[in-house]
Amino acid sequence: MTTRKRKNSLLPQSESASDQTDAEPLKRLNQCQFDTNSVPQHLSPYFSMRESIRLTYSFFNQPCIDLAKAFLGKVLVRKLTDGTELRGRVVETEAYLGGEDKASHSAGGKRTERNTAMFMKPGTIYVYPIYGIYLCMNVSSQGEGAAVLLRSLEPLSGQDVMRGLRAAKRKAGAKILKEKELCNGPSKLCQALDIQRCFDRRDLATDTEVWLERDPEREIDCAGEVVSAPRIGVESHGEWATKPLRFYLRGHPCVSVLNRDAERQTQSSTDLRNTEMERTV
DNA sequence: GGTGCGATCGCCT
DNA sequence: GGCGATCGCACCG
Repeated sequence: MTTRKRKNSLLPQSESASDQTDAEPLKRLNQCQFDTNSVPQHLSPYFSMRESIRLTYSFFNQPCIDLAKAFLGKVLVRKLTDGTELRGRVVETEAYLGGEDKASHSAGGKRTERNTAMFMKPGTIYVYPIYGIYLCMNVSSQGEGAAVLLRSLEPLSGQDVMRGLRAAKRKAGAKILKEKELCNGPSKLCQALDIQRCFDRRDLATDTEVWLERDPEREIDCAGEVVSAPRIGVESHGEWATKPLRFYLRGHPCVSVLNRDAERQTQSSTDLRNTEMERTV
């Protein structure tokens, strides 16, 4: 495996993140979390900041592919009944377009009891069980039956609680999970954030137990750092299996499955800058 | 590290 | 009755 040094990137180096240094890139990213001390003293840090960074209907009301990319870098927050807030940055998503998208549960406009949430207003949560034992979480977008699957998060806070929730579903004596292993898969993130089946059809824009925030410290245009690759686990759906509808942050250690071919084909903004510099020098 | 396989049950045909 | 937008573990090199 080749290890490519990255320049000018706010993202960690996944390739070089060996086990013993695994927590380091995450720590560096965590230092970018917003600082309530920056809020003017006469305002309540909690309410003023929280209101301004929570994403509302207008964010979710965009075409599916746009929303899938827009999710990257945003922070999913889960508030437990005891008040504990679990937070994770979205680093990997997939777009399911509905209609002609044969890999979508809503392919052909098919509407069932299970997938009703996909047809509800943008921002509606669609939670469904898979393989009898797992759950996956989607969020509906613009477009009939279209939704975005949340595949991976970078844990930002509440990691110990997440580890406990994940361990509860594993064999006793299983190895302690590393931080990057807590939410690196669609069902893993549901376990780690205690996303339950009853969250189906709830509104991510207004719910009191789960919501999405932008990260004011990381309002960067990461379009050039997004890798587009075929979706996972849809191989049986012909041409739709090969369409690049999975999106992830290049080089991030919490991505569930890397696709080196797609990474080569999706040139990063760093590469583009370097190419541009080489051309002008 | 990469790969292969079994678990397990709700949903849909 | 068959299958699946997954995961964990054993095994191999």
